[in-house]
Order: sequence, then C-alpha cells, then structure tokens
Amino acid sequence: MAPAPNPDLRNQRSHRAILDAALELAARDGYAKVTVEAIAAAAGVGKQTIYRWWPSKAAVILEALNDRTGPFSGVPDTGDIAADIAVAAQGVIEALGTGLGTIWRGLVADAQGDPRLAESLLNDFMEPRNKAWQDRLDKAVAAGELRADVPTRTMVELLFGPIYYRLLLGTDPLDPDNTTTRVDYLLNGLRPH
Amino acid sequence: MAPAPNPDLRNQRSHRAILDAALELAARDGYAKVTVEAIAAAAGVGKQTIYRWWPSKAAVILEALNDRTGPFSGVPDTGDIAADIAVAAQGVIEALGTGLGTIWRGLVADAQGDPRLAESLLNDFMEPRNKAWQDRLDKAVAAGELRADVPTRTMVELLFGPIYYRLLLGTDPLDPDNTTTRVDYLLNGLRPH
Amino acid sequence: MAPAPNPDLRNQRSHRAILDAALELAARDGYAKVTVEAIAAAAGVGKQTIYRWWPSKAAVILEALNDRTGPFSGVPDTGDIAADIAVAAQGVIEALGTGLGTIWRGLVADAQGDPRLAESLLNDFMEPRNKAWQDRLDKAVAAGELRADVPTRTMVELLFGPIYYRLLLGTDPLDPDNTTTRVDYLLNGLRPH
Amino acid sequence: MAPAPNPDLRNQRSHRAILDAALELAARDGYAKVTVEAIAAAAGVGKQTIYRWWPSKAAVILEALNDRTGPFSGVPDTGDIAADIAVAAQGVIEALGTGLGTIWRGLVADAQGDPRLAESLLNDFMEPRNKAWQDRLDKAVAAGELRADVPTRTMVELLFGPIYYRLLLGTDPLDPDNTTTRVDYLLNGLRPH
DNA sequence: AAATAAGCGAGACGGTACGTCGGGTCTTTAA
DNA sequence: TTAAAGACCCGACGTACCGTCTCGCTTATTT
Repeated sequence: MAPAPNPDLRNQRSHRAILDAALELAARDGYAKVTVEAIAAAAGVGKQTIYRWWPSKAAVILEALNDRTGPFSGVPDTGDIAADIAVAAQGVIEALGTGLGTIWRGLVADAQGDPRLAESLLNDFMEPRNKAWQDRLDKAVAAGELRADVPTRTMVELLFGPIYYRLLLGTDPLDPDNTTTRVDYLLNGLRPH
Repeated sequence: MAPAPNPDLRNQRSHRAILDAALELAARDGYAKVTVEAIAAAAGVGKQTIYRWWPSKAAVILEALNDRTGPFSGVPDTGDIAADIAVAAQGVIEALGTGLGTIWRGLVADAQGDPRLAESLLNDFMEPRNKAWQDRLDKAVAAGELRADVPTRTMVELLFGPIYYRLLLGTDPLDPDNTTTRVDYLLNGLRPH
Repeated sequence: MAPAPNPDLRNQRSHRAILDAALELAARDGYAKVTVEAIAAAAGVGKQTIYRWWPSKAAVILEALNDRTGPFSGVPDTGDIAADIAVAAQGVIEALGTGLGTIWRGLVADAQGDPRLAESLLNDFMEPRNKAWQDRLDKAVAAGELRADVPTRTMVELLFGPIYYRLLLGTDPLDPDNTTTRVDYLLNGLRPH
Repeated sequence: MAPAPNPDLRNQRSHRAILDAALELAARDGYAKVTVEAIAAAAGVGKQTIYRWWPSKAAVILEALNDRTGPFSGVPDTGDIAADIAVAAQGVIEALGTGLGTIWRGLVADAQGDPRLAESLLNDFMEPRNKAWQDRLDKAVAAGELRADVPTRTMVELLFGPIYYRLLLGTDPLDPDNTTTRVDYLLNGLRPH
C-alpha cells in the first residue's frame, strides 16, 4: 500500500484552486464532461497533486460542493412543522434546480458504481441534512404535531425521498409552488377522512 | 449521410446474442465495468453491429433488461389497497435487491448525463409501471379507499419514490418485511390522530 | 497474452507517416528528445496505432532508419582490398557523422537497456553490413590478399570496431582522411617489420 | 542564481550512502531501472541532497563506479608486450562481463544524449586507462617491440576498441580465452606473410 | 554559550510522457 | 449485401520520475 501523504503539508493555494476549478468546470461543461486532466490544467496544478489527495474526480467535486454550500444549518423552525417542511422542500427544489443540482446528480450517478464514493456522499453530504431534519422532527413529535410511533428517520425519507427521486429520474418537472399540498398529503395521509 | 438501416434486416441471432451477452456481463462484472467492446466480443458480433442498432451500451442494457423482465403486469388487486401496495413494495425491493437492481441503478446513473437515455428509461421502464399503478389507485379511489383529491400520479410517487431513492443513495438497507408499516404511515399520515 | 494484430491489415498511409515523422523529429530534435506522443501527433495518428505495431519509440526509429537507408549494398570491390576498406571506412565515418549518426547512437544507447531492441539492431542493421563485408573479405582471402587463418568475422570487427567505438565514446573526432593509414596499420600489423 | 554549495560542508555519511546505494541498485535492478528517487530512498537521503552535488543519476553512478574500482593502475609489464596486452584484454573482458560492465554500458548509453556526461566518462574513466596504456606502449616502442611510426594513442584504440564495441553491440559473446590470438592478428597484421 | 547559517531528511509541487483503455468510425474479407 | 473482425483517431486514464521548492531539524562554525 502506498504511504498516505501527510495532509499538514498540503499546499493551501493548490487545494483552493483545485476545488474552485472543479466546481467551475462542472457548472460550465456539465459534471460528466469534467476530467481530472481539465481540473488540473484549470487550476494550474499537476495531475498528481489531485491524485495525491483525492481518489477520483467525483471525490474532488464532492468536496468542492461541500466547500461551496458550507456547513448545513438550514432547517427552519417556526413552530409550524408543516410550513417548515414545505419551505425546506421548496429550498431543496430550488437549490437542486440550479447547476448545483446537476452536479449532485452527477455525484449520485458515479456513486452507483463506486461504493467508497457512495459512502462519502452519504456521510459528508446527505446525512448532515437528514440528521438536522430528524432533530427538527423530534421536536415536532414532542410538541404533539407528529405521530410518536413513526421513527423520524423514516419520516425524513418519506418527506424528501420523492423529491430527490424525481430529480434523479425526471418523471415530471419539480414545481416549488405545490410543496404545501404535497406536505399535506404526507401529514394527513392518503386515506379519506 | 448514411441511410438509416432497415430494422427488418436485423439479424435475429445477433440481436439475441447481444442482449443476452449484455445482461450476463452486467450481472457478472457490474454495470459500470461493461463495455461495448466486451459485449460485442461475448456475443461474437462486430462492434459496428451494436452501434448500428443502439446508440450506447446503456441503450443495449436497457433493452436487455426490458426483454428479460418482460411486459409489466404485476399490480396485485385483492381489493385491499394497503395490502396490495405493501406486497408490491416488497416485490420492488426484492427484484431490485438482486443483480437486476444493480443494472437498474447503472442505467439511472448513465441517464444523469444522457437525456435521451433518461427519456427511454422513463418511457420504456418506469412509466408502464407507474401507469399500471395509477389505474390500480384510481380503482381504490373509486372504491373510497383513498382520497379523491390527490392525483394518483402523485400518490405513486409518494408511495414508491422513497424506495427507489433509498436504492440509489443507499442510506439504509431496504427491508421487505416492514413495508406494511410504511404503507400505513403513508395512508394514515404522519400526524397524530 | 495479447493477440498479435494482423500485419496485412496495417494501414499503409499511417505506416509511412509514422516512419517519416519519426525520422524527421529525430533529425530535428535529437534522438533522446523524441517521444512516441510527438511522433503520433506529427504523423496525424493515434498513439495506439504506434503501439500496435512497435514496442517502443526505438523500434519505430530503427525501422525508419532502415527504411531510409534502404537495403545495404555498399561494399566496394575494386580488387584492392586495402583501398576498398579505406573507402568504406570513410563512408561509415561520413554517414554516421550526419544526423543519421546521432540517431544510430541513440539506438545503441537504448539497446543497452533493452535486449529485444539490441537484437533487432543487430539483426536488422549491423549484421547485413557485417555479412556483406565478410563476403568481400572472403574474396580477398581467396585472392591471397589477406591471411587465411583469421576468421573474416573477426577481421570485420577489428577493422570497423574501433570506428564505431570512437563514435560512441567520442574519444577523438573521426577524420575520414586518414583511413588509409589506419587500414595499413591493421593489415600490416603493429610490429616493426 | 543560487550560490554553489560548499563541498567542504558535505555530509560524509550521506555521500558514502549515496554512492553505495547507487551502485547496489544499479547492480541489482540494472542501470536503466535506477532512479534518483530510488537512490535517495535507499540511501536514506533527501533527493535534493543528490541534486546538490551531482547533475544526474549518471553522474552519481559514474562517481560510484570510479569510487568502487579505485584508481587505475593495472597495466601489466612483463617485458612481453603481446602477452601483456592479452592479459589486459582478458581483464577488461572479465571486469566488464560482471555487473560493472552493465553499469558501464548504461553510462555510455546515457552519454549519447548528454555531452557533459560523455566528457566526464571520458576524462574520469576512459582516459586514465588509455593514458596508462599509451605509456606502456611507448615503452614497447622504445624496446623495438612495436612500430615507431604508429601513434600509441591510435594503437590503444585499435587494440581495445573492438572489445568495447562488442560489449556495446553484443555482436558475439566475448571470450577471454582467445585474446592471445586476437592480439597476434593485430600485432602481425591481417596480410599473409 | 549563543547566534547563525548551511546542509539535511522529507516529501509536496508543476510538469512531461508513459503505456492502456475504450469510445465511436471506417475498411477489409468472407459468406 | 451483410456483418465479423479489427484497425483507425482520439481523449482520458492513473502512474512514474523529473528537477524544484518549501518545511523544520540538526550541526558546526563564528562571534
């Protein structure tokens, strides 16, 4: 096994330039068209410098995406859980409707054939968001707004899964306006009252 | 411009061999590792023969997948919509838990960067299933089992979206046993009663 | 083992362009500075096409050199062996004093670390010349001009070895004018008479 | 421009370790496979320390070779010049038939594309030997054993050139046993008596 | 003895070229 | 007239070393 390089010696300027170049290229040319070679050239960096710190272009772009979007802290809390979810869903739809969404989709695509990337994508990107929402939902449960017998982890999945799924399959265009209605369906159920 | 080839002249033996080889290779080596070259070699066919009839390896594999799974006709109808959904969900989970699931995930992956493939995947694979379920749900609405004010197309998405999503992101392993519970959450809603 | 490609299918235009480009680059930039990549680019050819037919840049350049110098047939035969050798030695010195000499030296250099190339260089380039000279010397032996108890193969080596050696080591510049004298030393020996 | 480093400050331990490692690696893996990086690693030394004192791997190995073989003083002098040459030729063949020969050949190879190295190789390795032999031959001339009208420098070349040449081209394996015969050819000439 | 300068091990850096893979196109051969 | 076989051009891969460049850490004077 190759000796792992020492992260302390990492050149800050190069590191930044790589992340910036990666994101810019992905936004400009589309995730699939980006190559490690092009990132290196755009960042004014040797290819080896990229391979020293990341195993693949996907890993670079994932870090770049995380670096750009910053630490997640966007769970709204107005006391009205339905409204909060609707607003958040709108936010997801809007955020992922831009170039960042295309990048995210590219990462998910690569993750299908790359378990290590799948794990990173989960741990570094999805889970923080899911965790934050579990906390918010726990609070709503405590406030009596939501059923106590449903694991909040499952709730997160039921609430946001369909959105992510539609982004990936593109069954229908996503409309940020009707999130309120959809949240209503989920909270009140599909059965007649 | 080259004249479009006449599909009638398509060599049946080659066609079969290609589809079979594609699926076998995908199952054995994983979707991402399959190449057009390998399919051609395994099928005892020239590369050109593949490119004459399909635009990409993904298109071949999609047709092979459709060919293998056959026309969809699997919506159960016992009169109890909750039970039917639960059974179907189990079926999806089980089917996509095998090698076919890996192939499906690979197709979704490629579709992220290939709009034509995305369209084919939707039209040839997903939509027939969705349509069949819309019909079943329409019937349940008529029977008073489900709300009439929710488009059944939306229902399908809320019911199955989270499953497909979890398959793609791999947040948690899918357990076919608790589908009943999850259907209950969706039908009765996440609010306390 | 990789299946050997079929030489009959070799593209003549590419083949020519590769040999021409190789020799031109070697003459212009010096043997050591030539790269397979540059040859491919200059020939308007894919790198793979070079690697399909030759194992290394050295092999390409050796063939190009042979192709350029053509079949060897330059042994003079005036009936006077001493004069013939002197003329030939001059020819060698002059030929290898040009760009071709630099290329030849580069090939010998690479051959030091590449036994396969060494063998090719011997068989395809040196041996035909040596053989032709052995024949000429055999004739001189028969004519009583040279000792019969010395293998002509050895004679060739004693006659031309020092020239090739000096080209490689560069001990002193080679002067085509004093070849007659040197031949005299070899034919009459270094002992006083 | 960087000030030239002061050789007095050179770390003796490192210097030794570099020369030893260089020679060992060259003997073990073959001259061509040795890299500066590998020498540095094997010597437990920073790459820069090598580049501070030598311009290339070839220069290191040349010094290592000289260091190992020590100052040349091996010209035999029994009074019989023919026998002395034959013995010396045997010595050359034997010495260069070992790993040292491979290293010498590697140096000659690199020298083809590196005039500075060529000069060093000549001055530091070949010339001392040639000079010593010129002295020996001068003595033989004075003793009437050799012609006085042939420059001894030329004699050295005629005597040893073919051996070095054969080592580099590998036309035939070198046999230390028949040196006497070959010396006879050179001393008495190739003409019939 | 402290200050100071150099050499030093370590190893990251920008580069160049390597030899390989596979994409999608084009050509040849044989049925 | 098809299609197998496979060569072709091309772009990117991930690797190996090059020679240069910082980093702290010895050492070895030089005050």
